[in-house]
This record gives sequence, structure tokens and C-alpha cells, in this order.
Amino acid sequence: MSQPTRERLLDAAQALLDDGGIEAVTLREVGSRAGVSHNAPYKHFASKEALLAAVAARELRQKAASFHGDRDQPAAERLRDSLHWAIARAVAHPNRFRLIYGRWPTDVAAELVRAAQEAELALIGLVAETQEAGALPAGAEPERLTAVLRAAVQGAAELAISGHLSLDGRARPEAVIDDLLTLLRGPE
Amino acid sequence: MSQPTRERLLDAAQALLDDGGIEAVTLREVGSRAGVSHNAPYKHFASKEALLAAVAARELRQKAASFHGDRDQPAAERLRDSLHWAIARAVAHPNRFRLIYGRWPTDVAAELVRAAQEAELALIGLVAETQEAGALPAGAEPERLTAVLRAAVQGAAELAISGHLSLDGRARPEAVIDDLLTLLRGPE
DNA sequence: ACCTGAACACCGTTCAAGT
DNA sequence: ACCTGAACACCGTTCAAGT
Repeated sequence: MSQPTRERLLDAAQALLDDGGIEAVTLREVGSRAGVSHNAPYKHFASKEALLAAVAARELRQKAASFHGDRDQPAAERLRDSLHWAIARAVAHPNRFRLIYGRWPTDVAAELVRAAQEAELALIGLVAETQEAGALPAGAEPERLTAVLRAAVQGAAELAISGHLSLDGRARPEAVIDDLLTLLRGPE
Repeated sequence: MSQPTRERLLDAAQALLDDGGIEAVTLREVGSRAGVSHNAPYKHFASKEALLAAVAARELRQKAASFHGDRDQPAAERLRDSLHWAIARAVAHPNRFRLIYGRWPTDVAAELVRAAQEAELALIGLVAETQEAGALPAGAEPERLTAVLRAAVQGAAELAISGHLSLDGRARPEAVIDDLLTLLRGPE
């Protein structure tokens, strides 16, 4: 109750999103759960879409903040942990994942990309370290190698969430990433 | 006009989806474009969701049908073409792509997975052929190698569509797949 | 500065009725 | 078998008004 209304609105929207998907997020229910009327959100957000964009941006910032890892661990392990963490997060909160990468007007999409930049740069650094440690091909540009890993993580997470990862539905998305890392490490 | 109403409803829904995203698909507009009333769709589909599921299934079947390729080409080229085609299709019709892999009740999701099985099996066969041709690691199980490639394709397409593929937005998703294929081919 | 209640246009769905 | 028009509950958004 001591939280400001804006934060309570964000929390309520996120909880509704997690529980019932995007169509469960109505301003009337958001307002009700935050203890205000159904149009009080308009005093804090320009529209329902702006409220959802704030939820998405908050999730992206939290993702970026978790990309530091133990400095004691080898780079290859930290990289693997980071990629696994991203997948676990997507599987744990699939509707947030869908929200972030869903359909947005261009200006909102640009803001979300900006919120993801910190995590992207941290990942590129981790990939470069792993290359130096000999656990990834040294010849490849870190940016391009990172793009390959990010695409695999994104796709494995989305296929797992939607049930398309394997025909029997038993394949685990983390195993796909482990296979990729093993294959990239090479035969030697 | 000679088309049955059911087909006209599907076409109208797909056109609205392509043009304005999922929120532009209203039964009133679908009916109007198909030349019927706003609730005539209920005589052909149980709900709006069932109509959208039929649009998604149709798109998936078309995807499967395009996975044969020229028998004259080497397997590695056919594989690369198939993966590029899947990405190009997603970029050309991003809202159909989002619809297919979006949030569905479990029974609908299962039906969509079934509609994608044919394409999945064809891809596994193509990967196995490419392994035999020496353009992919021979030691890996074709199913697991296919899962890696599918995840990368899915993720590269989604990141490209949402603008998250690269910070400057100039990276192309097809290049990510080419990089992956080159890396997997190995240093020899 | 922040909130409320009424109102408006729009939507998915149901239902009784029509051919 | 296929379709229509009215009706219902619900939604995002706007607006005048209140503290």
C-alpha cells in the first residue's frame, strides 16, 4: 500500500499478464487490483499500450541486470549459465517473453531495443572471453557469434513455450543450447 | 464470389491480420469483407479463436508443402535454401508467424504442432543427407542437429521481426543462419 | 497533482427468427 | 444448411467534475 500508484499499476498488469495472458490485462481489472478506478491508469500512462510497454521494459532491464555472473567461474561456464538463465526466464514467464518480442509501434520497439542493449553488450563480451579461453572458435567475430547464440536461445525458448520444439514435447530447450555450444567448440 | 463462404472468411481474416495485426481482425470486419453479416462466421467456426487457428494451420501446411526443393541440388544447398525460405516467409508475413507461435489453448497448440510435423520430418531428412555429404558434423544425431538449426531459424526470424537482431538494425537474419552453417561445417 | 463516474463507440457472443 | 438483426456484457478511451 505504501507503493506509489504507478508501481502498483505495473505490478497488477504484470500479475494479470502472467496468469491469463495479454487478453486478461484489462484496465478495469488493473485499476481494481491497484485500488483505483478503471481510468486512473490514464494519469500515469498515456494508454493501455504504454502501460504494457512499461511492463516489457521493466522485464528487459531485469534481464540485463542479471547478466554479470560469478567472476570466479570460467568464461565458458558463465556464458552457458547466462544462456540457460535466459531460457529459464522465458519458460517461467512466457507471457512476458511474448509481450517483449511481440508487435509494437516502431517508437516503442526502439525503446525496448535500447533497454536490451546493456544485456546484448555484456553477452558479446562474454562470448569474446569464451573465445579467448578456447571454448568457442577464435576466428569468428564476437558480434556475429553472439548473434548466432542469441538466435538459438530465442528460438529454443519460443519453440519450447509454444510446444513446437519436438514432436513428442519432451525435448528441453537448454539441451539445444548445450548441443550448439558443444558443436561450436569443435571436434578437437 | 464463387468461393465458399468458409474460404472467403479465412482469406478476409488473413488479409486483416497481415495489414493491421491481430487486433485488426474483428468478426465484424471479417464478415463485411466476406459479404456476410458479423456473426455468420459462427456457422463455420466455433469462435473467433477457431477462425484464427484455421488461418494459422493453413499457413503451417503451406510451409510444409514448400519443403521439398530441387532434387538436382546438393543437400547442403537445399538445406540452406529451406532455412532461408522459412526466414523470408516469417519476415514477409510477420503477423502470421506471430499467430502460429503465439498463445493458444493446449488442444489448439497440439493441432498446430501436428500441422508442422511434416515440415519437421522433411527437415530432419535433409539434415541427415547434408551430414552424409560432409557439410555438417557426422557425429551428431540428425534430430538434435535439426533442433539446433530450427531454433536458430526461429530466433533469427523473431529477433529480426521485432528489431532485436542487432543494435543498429542492419543485421540480416539469413546471415545468422549462414554463419551458423559455416561454423558447424568446421575448420577443415 | 491525482482521482472518479458517466458516457461513447466498439467488440465477441448468444439467440430468436427467417429461407 | 446457412444467414440475419437485435440484444448483452465487456472493453479502451474521453470528458466534466471533484479534492
